[in-house]
Amino acid sequence: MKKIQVIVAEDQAMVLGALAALLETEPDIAVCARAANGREALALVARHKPDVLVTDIEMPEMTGLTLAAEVRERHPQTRVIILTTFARPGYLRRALDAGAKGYLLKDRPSAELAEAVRRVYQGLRVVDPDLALEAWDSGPDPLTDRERQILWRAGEGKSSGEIAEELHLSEGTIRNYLSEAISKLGASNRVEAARLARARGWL
Amino acid sequence: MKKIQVIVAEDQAMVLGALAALLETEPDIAVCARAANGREALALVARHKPDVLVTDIEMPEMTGLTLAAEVRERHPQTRVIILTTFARPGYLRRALDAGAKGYLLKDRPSAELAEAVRRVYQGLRVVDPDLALEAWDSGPDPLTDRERQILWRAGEGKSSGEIAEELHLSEGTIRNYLSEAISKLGASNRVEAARLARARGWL
DNA sequence: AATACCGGATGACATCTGTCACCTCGCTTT
DNA sequence: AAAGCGAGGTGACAGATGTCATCCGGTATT
Repeated sequence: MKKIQVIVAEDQAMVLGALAALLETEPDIAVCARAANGREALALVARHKPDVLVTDIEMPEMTGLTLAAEVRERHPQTRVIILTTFARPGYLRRALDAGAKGYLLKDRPSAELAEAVRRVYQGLRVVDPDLALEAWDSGPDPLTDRERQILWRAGEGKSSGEIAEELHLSEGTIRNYLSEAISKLGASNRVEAARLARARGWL
Repeated sequence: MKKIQVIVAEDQAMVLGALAALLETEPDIAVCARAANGREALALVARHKPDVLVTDIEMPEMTGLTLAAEVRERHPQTRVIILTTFARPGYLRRALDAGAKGYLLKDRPSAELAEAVRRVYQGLRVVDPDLALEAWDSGPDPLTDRERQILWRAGEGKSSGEIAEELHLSEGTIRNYLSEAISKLGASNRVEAARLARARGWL
């Protein structure tokens, strides 16, 4: 009997080790490699051709979402499960667009991880139902690229003038984009707008 | 031979299960209970009287820092290790004030967890050296309680007027406190000030 | 009783933000 | 060629924000 071969990618080393230990307790699952970031994960997938890749989203070098897209492109026999803290509709949508087969939250019981690995290995999809619902009715990302760039910087505390300089635009234009983003998000100022966008995974 | 009895507290169920699995792989350590929040952890410590409590900081019901203080007060035979994502000097300082014997970051290798448990069990302290240094020279929290309250709300995107109403103060006073906080932190506006304070664990 | 101190309030001023109507220029579409 | 569109810019205005000097009323200090 051969075990399901899994690679785990996660930037917090302690959590990475712990997740691997968790999966190793299952008799039908083997962790054949561990990655601390997206780039490393991609290389390890190429080398080991695992059945399943379990990956976090927010990682240095390469985000879990682009990693998922790369893996689908270059190693379609490996199925991807996104495992993240963030119940953000925007993340879920992007994950599915990137070809991920599973989207699992870190606040679910730990037993669900092994179960998800098995399901996905069998060709099924695994998506948190509450989150899927929320993703559905919170609609798609309404922001344009410019708005996103600008809102991001505003959320860091930069002034309109600073942002203008950084992006080689006029200050008035920055204010226009921010105004537009604020109204799209139903916020009452740039800070709240940035918060809302972050919470939905649009930033 | 009796194993070191450990309780783990962590609000992300998946991570909780994984950490427990990790510790269970050690022959000399046993996880006798798991808690999903601070209040639960305190109750379980009372019931099991473990040797060591490993706890996250940011948890619902009761934060890991107040939990540490409670445990020192009521169950001094249990030593506390704080295990967190955040390399924030302010957190470290508060953790040590609360009587924690260890402060470990989630991006350290997973092997260090078991090692820290053993060390602390033997009565030693375990503190990340880089972080300790940083805590030293970033100085103590310069903010007053009022400033903290107000800066917190400002960071959520509330306007001076809203904050004033919420705290039953005048709007001018709010602006004065914010101005003071901004200058103490060397920021150039409320948003940046809130970011800096958060990053240092002062918020 | 005089002093100092502290939390809070005022008022004035300069600057930054948010909004809106309108303009320009380059690129599709037909 | 004409119309339409989209990214970016301008100008004006109201309101929010940041700064400062100053004031007020308790509460310790001495």
